[in-house]
Amino acid sequence: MTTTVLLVDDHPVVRSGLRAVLDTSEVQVVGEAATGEEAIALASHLRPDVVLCDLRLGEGIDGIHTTAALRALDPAPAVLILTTFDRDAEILGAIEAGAAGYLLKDVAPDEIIEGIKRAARDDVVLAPELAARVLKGMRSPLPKLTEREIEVLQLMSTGAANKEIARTLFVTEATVKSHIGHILTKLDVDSRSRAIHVARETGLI
Amino acid sequence: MTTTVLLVDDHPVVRSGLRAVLDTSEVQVVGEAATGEEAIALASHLRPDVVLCDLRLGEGIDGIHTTAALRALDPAPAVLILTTFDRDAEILGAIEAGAAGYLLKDVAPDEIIEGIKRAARDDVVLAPELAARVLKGMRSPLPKLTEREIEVLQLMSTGAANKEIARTLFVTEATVKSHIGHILTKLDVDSRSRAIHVARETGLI
DNA sequence: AGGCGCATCATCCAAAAGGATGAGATGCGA
DNA sequence: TCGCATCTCATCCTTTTGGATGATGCGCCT
Repeated sequence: MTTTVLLVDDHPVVRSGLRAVLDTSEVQVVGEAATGEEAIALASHLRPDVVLCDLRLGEGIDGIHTTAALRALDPAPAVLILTTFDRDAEILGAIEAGAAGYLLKDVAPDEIIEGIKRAARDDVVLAPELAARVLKGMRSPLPKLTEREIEVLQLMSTGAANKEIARTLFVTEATVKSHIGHILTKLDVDSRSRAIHVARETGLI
Repeated sequence: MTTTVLLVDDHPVVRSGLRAVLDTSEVQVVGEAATGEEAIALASHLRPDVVLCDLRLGEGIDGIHTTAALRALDPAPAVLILTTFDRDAEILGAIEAGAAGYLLKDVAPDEIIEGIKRAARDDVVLAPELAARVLKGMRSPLPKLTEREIEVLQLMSTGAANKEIARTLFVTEATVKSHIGHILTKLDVDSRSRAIHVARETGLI
């Protein structure tokens, strides 16, 4: 039996490409969406077996939230993430949100078709170069920062000094330093620039 | 008369998409390349009117260098950059390298076709949301950093402390501080994290 | 009620970063 | 040859950051 799939990507060109690739296979494209919102609406009445979803979706909600919403549908489609980027936190996030797998956009067309079929069978699909990283990520989970700490970290990453952060958040500099101290400890670094670097690297911000 | 075009993108899916889109128009796709090297080789004997080129090309040389090499061919194809990103320095770089224009991947298929035709006529093609930025970039040109300064800036951006940078570059910390002083002055900032931030923002690194 | 995480603020100290200034060496182009 | 940019290094001084430690108040869960 054929597998039905809904394409979700904010780039028309990529959607066309996927459609062209999939048209040569038994996989049947039943719809296209450019945003997460659209994807959820379409999936709920098209009921595809698989949703092939980009992580970055322009203005609206991102791929992870879209995934979570799609998995909450009944019946829930398998969600296969297809994206250009391979940031650790996003892979983890997508899988936690219920994605069946994660493919990089530079894979061969055959692998995409194969991935969709496997996702339809509820298999887990992971690009080999990602699998190792995911497992590693599991072994040393990212330390959890509190909301406030993330907020501070984000301001730090724009180059803000402690004084500026304090003014922005309406707290004293002492508080900011306290937060930053915790951030540095949790990230196991000893300078704000390195904190910014690992945060960027791990997709924390 | 029909316009011939060579597609350059490291993602098979995107190439398929472009091909699908362009097949509906008078534009004729005469070839596809996945890397810059391949693009240059193919262009030199296929002699397309236009090369439609992604900026990020995976492992090999990037879109800007590819553009420069393509423009050095005789006859030189018009080069149209098509990419996801809109970092200032890259736009400027591409145009300096001789690109006829710059389109974002989320534009409608029609605009891509239109862009190719205009590029073939040696028109300049710029996504409207970029044009303003390019002009602005022209008005306040990025301060020029020396090679050494860029090197230091890159190390800074990984979170390296002055001592580490000094060790890496085999110079004293005094020298590093001197370079950083110049970097901060040129970028008109007063902290390394802000320097890193503006450098990232402007595509300097 | 008691414990716990979190956010808030404080003080003290040490290390790192930043600013000002100057100076020697090299290499390149006018 | 002279000037200019670049890279190198140094000293002195101020500001910023980071580390340690502790305290208060709040909401939440048991």
